[in-house]
Amino acid sequence: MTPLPQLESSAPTQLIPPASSKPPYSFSSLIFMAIEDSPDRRLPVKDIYVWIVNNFPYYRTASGGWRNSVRHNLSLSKSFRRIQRDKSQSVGKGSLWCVCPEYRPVLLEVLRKTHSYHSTNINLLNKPALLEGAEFGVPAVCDSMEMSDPLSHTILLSTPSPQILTSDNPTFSENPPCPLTPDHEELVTMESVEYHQGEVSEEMEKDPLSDSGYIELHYYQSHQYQYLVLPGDTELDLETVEILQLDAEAQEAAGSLLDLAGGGY
DNA sequence: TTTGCCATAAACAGAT
DNA sequence: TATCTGTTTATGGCAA
Repeated sequence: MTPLPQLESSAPTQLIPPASSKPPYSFSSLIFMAIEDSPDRRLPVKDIYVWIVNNFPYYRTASGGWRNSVRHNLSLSKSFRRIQRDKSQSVGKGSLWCVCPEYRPVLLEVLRKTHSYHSTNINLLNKPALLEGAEFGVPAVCDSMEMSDPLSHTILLSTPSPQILTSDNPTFSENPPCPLTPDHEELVTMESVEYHQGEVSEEMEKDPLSDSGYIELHYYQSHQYQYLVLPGDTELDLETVEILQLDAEAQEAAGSLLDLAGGGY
């Protein structure tokens, strides 16, 4: 997996806000970071509040209106999706919220732009991913992609099969599933990707995995989920891998931005 | 000037 | 009943 592209550090002057000033991030970005920083990548709204308060002290003293804005964003933004809690495990009010994978690249790009404009904190460039090496068990219901340690060459990601992403599934709210682009539809098919030798560069032919940072992909299905695994000699799909990389970048950005939060907003 | 995005406020209904 | 959660509408600021 390629390292997180460096957040720009070329700005000559640092624009680090004073402590407890309002963070430059939109509520969508804050919610995105909070959810990405959670173990299961899903949080109830109350925990999103807690995360924001813990990481951005500005909101400790801010009037309560920002909570309304958080809920407003969750409801209005297509980037977030509501999951009904398991009734048997339901504790507290409300649902769980997760990031729609379709919009992860967009959210990540917004984060990166905001970050590159407002900060050049060098620590952000070197911090390992928050979730690096984390093990993922049962995939998050709403996430079509889950990333484990890419070096482990075990399960890379999972995705609910298309039939799971329907309103018939009680796990999901009545909200329609995120629209899937053809790229994402590709993720949920069981077909292998055709590998055209002639279209591969020399470098890729030499060693498609070692130098490029790309990975090999395989699908298999177990129970409700389809999994993408890393056997040793399967096809390489660059479009899909690009999505995986964006997902990894999102996780790294969430972790990196925690450093920023620690810097004293 | 228009458009799009975002923040904020408010009202309301339903759930706990 | 009070509080929390989720949805919706309205408004204003800002930048492209």
